[in-house]
Amino acid sequence: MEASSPTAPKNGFPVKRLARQLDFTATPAMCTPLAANVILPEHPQAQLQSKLLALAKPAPPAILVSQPQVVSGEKSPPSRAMQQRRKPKVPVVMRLAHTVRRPTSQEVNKYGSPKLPDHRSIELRDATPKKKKQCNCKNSRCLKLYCECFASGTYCNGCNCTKCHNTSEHEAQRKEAIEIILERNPDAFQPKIAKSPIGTTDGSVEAYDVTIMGKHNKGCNCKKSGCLKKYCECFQASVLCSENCNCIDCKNFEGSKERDYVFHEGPTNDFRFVNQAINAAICGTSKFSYFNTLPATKKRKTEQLICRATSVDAVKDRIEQIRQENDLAPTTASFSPLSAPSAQPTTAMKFTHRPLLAEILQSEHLKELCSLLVVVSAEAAKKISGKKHVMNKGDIEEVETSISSAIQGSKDVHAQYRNESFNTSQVEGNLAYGCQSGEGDRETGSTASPETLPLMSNDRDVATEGADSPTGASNPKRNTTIKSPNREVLKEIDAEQERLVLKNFCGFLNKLITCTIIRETSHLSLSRNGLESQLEVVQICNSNPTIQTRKSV
DNA sequence: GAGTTTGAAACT
DNA sequence: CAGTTTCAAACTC
Repeated sequence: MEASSPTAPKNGFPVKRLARQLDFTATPAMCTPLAANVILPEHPQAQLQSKLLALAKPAPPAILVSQPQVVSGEKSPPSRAMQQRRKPKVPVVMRLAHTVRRPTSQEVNKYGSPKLPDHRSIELRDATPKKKKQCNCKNSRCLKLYCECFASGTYCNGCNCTKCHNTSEHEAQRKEAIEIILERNPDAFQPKIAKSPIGTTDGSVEAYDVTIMGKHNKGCNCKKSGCLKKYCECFQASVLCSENCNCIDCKNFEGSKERDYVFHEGPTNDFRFVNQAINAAICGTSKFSYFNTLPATKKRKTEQLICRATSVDAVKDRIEQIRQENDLAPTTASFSPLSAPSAQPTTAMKFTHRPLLAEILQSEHLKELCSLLVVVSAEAAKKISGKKHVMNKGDIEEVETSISSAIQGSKDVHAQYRNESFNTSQVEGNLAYGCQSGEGDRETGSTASPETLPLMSNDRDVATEGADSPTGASNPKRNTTIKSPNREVLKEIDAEQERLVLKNFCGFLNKLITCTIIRETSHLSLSRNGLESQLEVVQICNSNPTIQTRKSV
């Protein structure tokens, strides 16, 4: 534009009063100098704005006309020339001021890190950046709009750029570059985002709930990001895509599930999960469009993302199913793949996190199981002995003694568990032994882990132990020939015990599998209490031989 | 931290 | 003005 001004010797633009374009957050707060970088005193934001407004062209729409919701594929974007000249948009359907819940600092910053690790974290999305970005330009000499410092009207200061000319030492070159850019596009240094925070916040970085009326003046042209990544200038500026945009498969519109998913389902401490969710959101609905045009290699990648999205849905469905099956209150099991229970922020669950068996099966549970099996075994013995009426007193005492020894052994095992970290392999070893036992190879007891010895000893005590064991404690040497005159009875008892023990153990394993599935699908959204409640149910079932027998049969 | 992806800016 | 190239940030691994 050829607007004339005493202070605009060329291009109608005042020398040294330029700059600032890529700053999407042109809010009044931005008029104050930024901390880290030197803002050209000639180009404070307010001054720039007023100058630019005075200069030439009609300014960007100060009053933001409500825009229609932008739905992918439905918009017919104006030409770029129209965009640049900011012709009045067709006032279309009213798009009311949309509330953009800005993610908390824990939600949005790079990789979802709960902290704000660097300047990028504050960046343009925040209304009041407290730290200036530091560019990393290499080839542009920081004299093109690629450079964010240059574009925002600041000298590079403390940046990581090379061959930087965006300094006071190179003011002449800098000025020339600005003029060239303005010649090409007089709006080049105007704020890209026209917005006016309404009903906002204290301006702090932590306060993100800002009602934003605004849009990207030029609009974005995103093709692959779904406008849900910071590649997208609209998304980066926390505004919705508008009719100005030429984006493809846009998901940055009011009411977009994907957008809600990204913004509202947070918080999460797992940046990978955030990005996965975003990718899932992006790819989940774009597979029918742009996906088909992808090269094979990209297709594969995208396919994976789509699968992730599908998995997310499947998991959500499964969680809902489980919730219904278990009649779990949503409050305790509210599942949101992006949300972690606020009470347990540090244990934010991830889909990628597979629950360990040790997380499910606690030592108490094993203790309960051992006790249960011992009791079952004893009951079986008594039951058989009662039927036969042939077991003499010594035999009964023998059984009882072995039971008590088994219980004691079980206690020892759990004491051991309490004293050392629970080792999943131990449990799995025990379970493996259980399978072996079920197959009948009981003479290979030496392969059993020590934790299973109480149970093994129980069986063997009954079957093999005679009165030569005064204590009844587990003793490998007791595996001798049967001396009891009621050998057949003891064999029956042994068989019955084994049957019941295995039956209960099998039931336990089934419950464990169920719990694992539940835990795996909803592990982090289920509260620990909820999960324990389920385990308690399992235990209750297991501890009731009657129920257990009936169920297993 | 290196490599890749992305989309704006710049160029033809 | 459309297509291509360059660029640096964003992102992934």
